[in-house]
Amino acid sequence: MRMDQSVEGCAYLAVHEDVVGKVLEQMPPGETLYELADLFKVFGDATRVKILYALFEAELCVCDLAQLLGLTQTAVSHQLRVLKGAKLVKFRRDGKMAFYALADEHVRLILGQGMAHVTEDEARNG
Amino acid sequence: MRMDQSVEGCAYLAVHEDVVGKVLEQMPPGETLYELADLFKVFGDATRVKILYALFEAELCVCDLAQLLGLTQTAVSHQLRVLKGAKLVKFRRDGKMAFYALADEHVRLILGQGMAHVTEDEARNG
DNA sequence: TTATCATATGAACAGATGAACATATGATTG
DNA sequence: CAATCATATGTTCATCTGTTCATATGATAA
Repeated sequence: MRMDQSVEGCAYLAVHEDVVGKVLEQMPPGETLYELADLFKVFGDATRVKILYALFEAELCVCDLAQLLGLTQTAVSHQLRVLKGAKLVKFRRDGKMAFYALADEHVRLILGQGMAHVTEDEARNG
Repeated sequence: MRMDQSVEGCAYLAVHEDVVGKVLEQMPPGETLYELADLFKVFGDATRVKILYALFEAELCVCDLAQLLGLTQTAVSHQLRVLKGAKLVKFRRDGKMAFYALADEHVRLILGQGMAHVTEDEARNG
């Protein structure tokens, strides 16, 4: 059976009102979804991912990171600021230098899950 | 006086050559890191996060998604293409309609970890 | 103090990106 | 067949983003 075809969308929706309602109930609030997207946005840059993976093993200063990754000090500093803003890294100051490290286990877990997804795709498709 | 912004770097590196070496050994290849960043980039958009969370509960057609999230059909379709390209959603066609669902458990796990990070921050900071 | 080092910041430019509009494709119905 | 529906795609455009250059800040050493 078919419902009215309003200008607002397809006729199918009405048939699945229950499913749609259930989905709406389970959806996190819009603001939370924005924050979640902002978090992943921080992971979504090769330079920042490199920095995070470099910090997987040990804390490093800005200059070490720059040399290690073949980046300028400025670029690293800018990205560290972003990472710090997202609470993905913590830092301590020691004299002239600033040492950065991963903030917590979430960062490792998120990177690990992402890596699993990427490498599984590679294993499947060549 | 202009600072040296090349990768030549600070004097500190030599002191920690062992650490740097260890980090370099553990680093995934550059291409993998780019793929990882590209994966997270897909998660890093509010519209796509909304779509993924809507698909947490049930598979939905494009039109349902559009109405559910208050988006145009075009916008949803474009983003679904991106999600499909990253293998985050799978789809099946049924007549005129295309039903989309989350591709695998990785997607749920990544979203879950991200959500945990976001909500923990909120719990800590108000 | 001055000089130098490590890092951070501000401005500007190039490239990426998401949304809207119009249109195309592919399936179903009459 | 033509008409309609659900979805997909191409183009344009405004905005966002990352890098570089120039400079500032803050700490240390001479």
